[in-house]
Amino acid sequence: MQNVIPNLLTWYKNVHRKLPWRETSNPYYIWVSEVILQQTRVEQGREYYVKFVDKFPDVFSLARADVSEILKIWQGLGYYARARNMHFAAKQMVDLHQGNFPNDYFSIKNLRGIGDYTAAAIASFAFKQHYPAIDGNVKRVTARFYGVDLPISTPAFYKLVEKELFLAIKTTEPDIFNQAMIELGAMVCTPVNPKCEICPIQSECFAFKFDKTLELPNNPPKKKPIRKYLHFFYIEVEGHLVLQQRPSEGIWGGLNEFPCIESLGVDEIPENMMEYLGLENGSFEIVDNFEFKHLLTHQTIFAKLWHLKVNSNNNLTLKNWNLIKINDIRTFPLHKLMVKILDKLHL
DNA sequence: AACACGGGGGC
DNA sequence: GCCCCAGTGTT
Repeated sequence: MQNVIPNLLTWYKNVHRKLPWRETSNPYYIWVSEVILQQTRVEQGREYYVKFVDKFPDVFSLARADVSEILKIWQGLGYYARARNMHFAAKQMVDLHQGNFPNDYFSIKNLRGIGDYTAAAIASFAFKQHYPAIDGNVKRVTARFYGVDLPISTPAFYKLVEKELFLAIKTTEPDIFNQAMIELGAMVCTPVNPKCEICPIQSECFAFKFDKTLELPNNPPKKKPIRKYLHFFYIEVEGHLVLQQRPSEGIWGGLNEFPCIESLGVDEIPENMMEYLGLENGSFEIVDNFEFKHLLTHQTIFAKLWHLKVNSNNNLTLKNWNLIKINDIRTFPLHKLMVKILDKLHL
């Protein structure tokens, strides 16, 4: 790699995208951007970054916020544990570092929600430390460049790539090198149809030389999404509705939704509905219902919405629920499936 | 080592 | 449809 590193860095300096978080060396802003960009495309995360640093401009403002405020900013971005973990990490920084951002790789990696990649990114971008930031882009570039055929998700692959990149980054500007590798993977060495003709490190690339860009990286096929059947209950009571907050663990952790029951099929009204909601015979009427499909990476959700009108909420037996004004519902952090329901209901 | 965890965009 | 994205934490 050593021979082509100058080409790589020159290429990056000439053609890289201008992005908001590239204008700063403030570790807090870099951290926010890196967490937002975990498993998230730049164009999807861009506006979220602007909103986030506007609302929470420093460690202290984030540490003293409520999780719900952070989730509201995070709404729609997915992987909501990231928001909760950032809140925890901000409090760690207040408690352990007087609110300062730790300035070495291992202290950074000890913060909640920061793993190998993010620690290396912050340590190199903000503090010029020589740690390779190994994300999906860099794994792909490296697998092709060195001809690493090990399955991309294995520890053996990671260790080999890490070893090579440590040798490479040692002798150069670590921040520019990491940015350049990531940018190369995002813009040139793409998963399909890589633009080898404009690649600055083509001359020493194994995959280009042996025409193996289609075979590398070695990425075993993924599992099919599981199917799930969810029933949501829009419970209307005298101009108000029932909103329930999900537990902090699991999917959509900490977000709000209509009370929900999972069933084995979507066609019938769930047998345990009245028991779950705490409704009695004759105390409610079903005024509407509709079905729709919602796609996630790991789940295909067949959802059904039941619109109920009840005369009183005296007997509701749910956990973590609130009776709220209909007009207030969009002020709560909501997941996308819930937003989809509200849109269909014109709420 | 395998899984859980969202949502979206490119082809 | 399928791929996979500036990954991390848990089991």
